[in-house]
Amino acid sequence: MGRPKNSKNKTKSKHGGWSNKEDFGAQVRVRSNDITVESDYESCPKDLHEHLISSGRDREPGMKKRKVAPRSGLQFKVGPSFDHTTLYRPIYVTSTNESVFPFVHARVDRGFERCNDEWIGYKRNYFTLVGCFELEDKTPDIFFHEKFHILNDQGEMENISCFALRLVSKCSEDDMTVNLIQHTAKRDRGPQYSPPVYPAISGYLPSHSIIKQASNIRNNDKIDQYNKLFFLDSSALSKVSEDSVLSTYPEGRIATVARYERIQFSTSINYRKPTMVNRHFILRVELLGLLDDGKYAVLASTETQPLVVRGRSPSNYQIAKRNMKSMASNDQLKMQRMSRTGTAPDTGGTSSDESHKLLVPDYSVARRKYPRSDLYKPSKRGRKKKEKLEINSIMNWNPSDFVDDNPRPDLENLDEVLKDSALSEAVSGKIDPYDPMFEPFPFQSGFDFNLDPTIRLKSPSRSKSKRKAPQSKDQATHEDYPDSASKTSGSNTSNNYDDSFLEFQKELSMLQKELKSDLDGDKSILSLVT
DNA sequence: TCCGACACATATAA
DNA sequence: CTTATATGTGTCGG
Repeated sequence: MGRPKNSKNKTKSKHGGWSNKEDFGAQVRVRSNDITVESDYESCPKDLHEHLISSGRDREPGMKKRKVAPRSGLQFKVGPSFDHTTLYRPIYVTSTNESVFPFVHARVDRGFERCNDEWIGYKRNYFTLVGCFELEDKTPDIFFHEKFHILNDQGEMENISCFALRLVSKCSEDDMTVNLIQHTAKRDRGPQYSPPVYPAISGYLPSHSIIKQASNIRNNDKIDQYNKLFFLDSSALSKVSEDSVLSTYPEGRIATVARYERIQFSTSINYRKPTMVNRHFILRVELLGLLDDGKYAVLASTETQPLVVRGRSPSNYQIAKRNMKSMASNDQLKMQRMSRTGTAPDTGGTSSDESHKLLVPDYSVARRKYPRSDLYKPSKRGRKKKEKLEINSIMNWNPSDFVDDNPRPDLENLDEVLKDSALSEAVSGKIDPYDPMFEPFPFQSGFDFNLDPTIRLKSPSRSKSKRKAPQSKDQATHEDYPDSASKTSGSNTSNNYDDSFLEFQKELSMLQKELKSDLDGDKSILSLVT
């Protein structure tokens, strides 16, 4: 298959030229009045960033590309915001029957560019996203000594044995589920799988800067440190009461923040319906409640606006080339591409940047409070063929109803964050000693209901010409796992991790198919969502 | 036209 | 400084 190993692409690589921090770093830093740190501009009001970048360049088609290098820190930038939280199922504290309201927070940290009023991503590129949830007016401690339940459509209590966070995507036009795949840092040389469902308790979203800093670290000590931001310290488990939800959580690590790195839209998404010009995708982070007999319910979620995901078509790349050849008749070009700015494939920036004015407020970090009285039904895109929830059990809060409730400082320094009192004692109490009691990888246990059978897990492509083919030392570093956090401390474990991982995935896949069919047959009203 | 592979280039982590 | 990595994207061939 493929072409002969040595067929040599003779790539006459004509990388127009890579953008580099100095290009606009200075201007960007202008905004560094607050918590500042170099990478600050990345999270600055979108249009400012774009304005800085676009105003001084890419006016002319013949200009330099100004693409951002693959490893550039500039690839990290805050993407589309997740504004409000939609509640599907009120949650009750079992001991008091008090209802607690969840907020789901999330932020895209890599992979999307703002273009006018649209967010654009590339199918071939990774995107990074983090999500977490909180229970209004409750600290994470509550998970250590309380149990929770919801009411099903028959009004019966259903105990929640575990909360979990997951990432899903769907097409905004037809409501179809869009598969997502996650790679390891090895990309083609490593396995691919569905984004995991993280058993989780409430947590706080790390700043964009932290997420950037936490990416691609290989130093084990450092990994352990950063993992404290994403997982509950195992030592805290000793404080778990027998009567708490935490006591019924699965073995393995429990997340406080669901971190999804190296995610891509499945390659099969570009199926373009003749009529539809552009399909848009929505990214959504859901808070799940795993119930007692294997069922689960989507308790709440938050999602992005419809996003544009450009496919591999050359029309979405090599813009410079196109500019050159069709410069004369560039009118038509204006139609087929939106002006783009910033990194990645650069369009000629044909349209102006005037409409950059509408600023989407970033609610991703702020904690919000909402009045229960202002509930209303969520607008539904497309029909709800798969609707399994009673309409009246769905409530939604509009972002405008949110009030900033004791916003937390956006700490960007790991030490500061770890020192921050945000996490209650029980949760973050001791952070020093690393407790290697965590399970190595598959901490997602058997809860990945998100796995779609159509996604075939691929084993790392063997062969690989890999010109260097360095069998070097340990190829089984933590990088082999999607979530760099998974392996963490010690263990380092085996070298055939890949194999065990794949084995696990296979089993999981089968198990999930069973569960899925069970649920379908069951017609369980509680298991919602596509 | 779309996609899997492989290749190249280049900022980062260590 | 050097080396190994990670990742956007150019390109070939089916």
